[in-house]
Amino acid sequence: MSSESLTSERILDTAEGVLRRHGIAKTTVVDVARALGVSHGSIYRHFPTKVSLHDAVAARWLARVADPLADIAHEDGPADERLRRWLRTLAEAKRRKVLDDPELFHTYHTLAEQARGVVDEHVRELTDQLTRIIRDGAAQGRYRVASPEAAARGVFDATVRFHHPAHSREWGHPGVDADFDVVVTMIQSALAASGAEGGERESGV
Amino acid sequence: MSSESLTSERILDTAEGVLRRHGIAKTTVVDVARALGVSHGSIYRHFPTKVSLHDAVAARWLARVADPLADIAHEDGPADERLRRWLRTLAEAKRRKVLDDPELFHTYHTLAEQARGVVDEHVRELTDQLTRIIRDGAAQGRYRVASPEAAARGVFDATVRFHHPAHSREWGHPGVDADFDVVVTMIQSALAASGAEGGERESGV
DNA sequence: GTGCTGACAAAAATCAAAATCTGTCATTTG
DNA sequence: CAAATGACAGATTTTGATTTTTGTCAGCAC
Repeated sequence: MSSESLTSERILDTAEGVLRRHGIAKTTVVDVARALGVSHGSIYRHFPTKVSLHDAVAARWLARVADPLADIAHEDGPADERLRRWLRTLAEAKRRKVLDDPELFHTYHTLAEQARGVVDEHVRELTDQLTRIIRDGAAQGRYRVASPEAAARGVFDATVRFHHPAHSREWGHPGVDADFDVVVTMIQSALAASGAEGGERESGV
Repeated sequence: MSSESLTSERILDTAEGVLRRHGIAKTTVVDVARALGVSHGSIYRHFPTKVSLHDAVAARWLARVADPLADIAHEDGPADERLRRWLRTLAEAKRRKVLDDPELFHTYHTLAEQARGVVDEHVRELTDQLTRIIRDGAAQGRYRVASPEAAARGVFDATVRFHHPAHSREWGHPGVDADFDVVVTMIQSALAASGAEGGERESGV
């Protein structure tokens, strides 16, 4: 128990386990300390408040979502295939999480809800990845966009129903896969065609 | 007070007012009855449960959103202009509601949250309107889509961040207008170009 | 001295008793 | 007799007293 020294990492590992078992509402700092075999005062040496501990747990959870996506963003295959795969991987990861363990997903969702700053950073990271893919697509001559950053944000926004936890209730419904495909195909179509960002050249007449 | 006879309409009008003033949590059937100057038993003559009363209020609220949109859907101008205006009207209506009276908006959101069936019907109505516009666009030769229904659903989904209450917190942020324009432009672009629905003809490659 | 403890005050959560509300229905009213 | 009432049982919410938790910090231990 007291063999290893008490690090932030170790606290986070344990906190995650306790959170997983008890849910967010019933987890206290004292619980986490007890699970570690230390006094709760020690935890405040590593995290100034309980909320900051929650934020850190949320950040790790979000990182586990973002990491596999980063790989896709940094490959150098055809951008359109990577974009589709990136979006599907994101949606699929989220979907699996809810369907596998709704309880735990709800815990993390609540956690993330409160950790506004952490989520903002996460979204920035994801849109940066999208920007990279779209920029690659432009370099490859597959996409034609005025602003890759704006287009990336647009892609992220347009797919919000398939990755934002607020819509998780619908992810189990029968039609979602088809809905997802429609939206992704629209996105591909838009990026491949004229400017995906408010340039002067309006599509259609 | 007791001059008019007690109709469902009159109950709904009053319920809406009480809800507006007290919020959903603090509004009881007794409150509504008191505001009407009748006994609460009378209300159960028109609505079987408190929930059904809530549903009816939610339905009226949603109808007030859908009605102006129906006008746009039934015009016969150029579809792309109507689509853009339809989407902006929807987003703008929602946005005004939150910014004007967040308290009241929250009340209605909670109401709608619970009135699942009512919301489903509302969404069906809206996507039907979109289908009509897109079908018109196809007839006008402006849009090329394999399935107007699927495309309509795609358009609705892709703009979810701008009209779904779960995202209302962001509607006050500075960048949203630009974000909205990007997404709408992408949509126009996709509809104007190749099939907006999973046909065999993939965009790109 | 660095890292941890545990007692403490203030804040928040819990619990059970009391009050209120929902939904029913036999009775009253017009 | 159609429409409304109000007393009632069971469910839910409120209230306020009690317990638990958070976050601090003086001091202990290594």
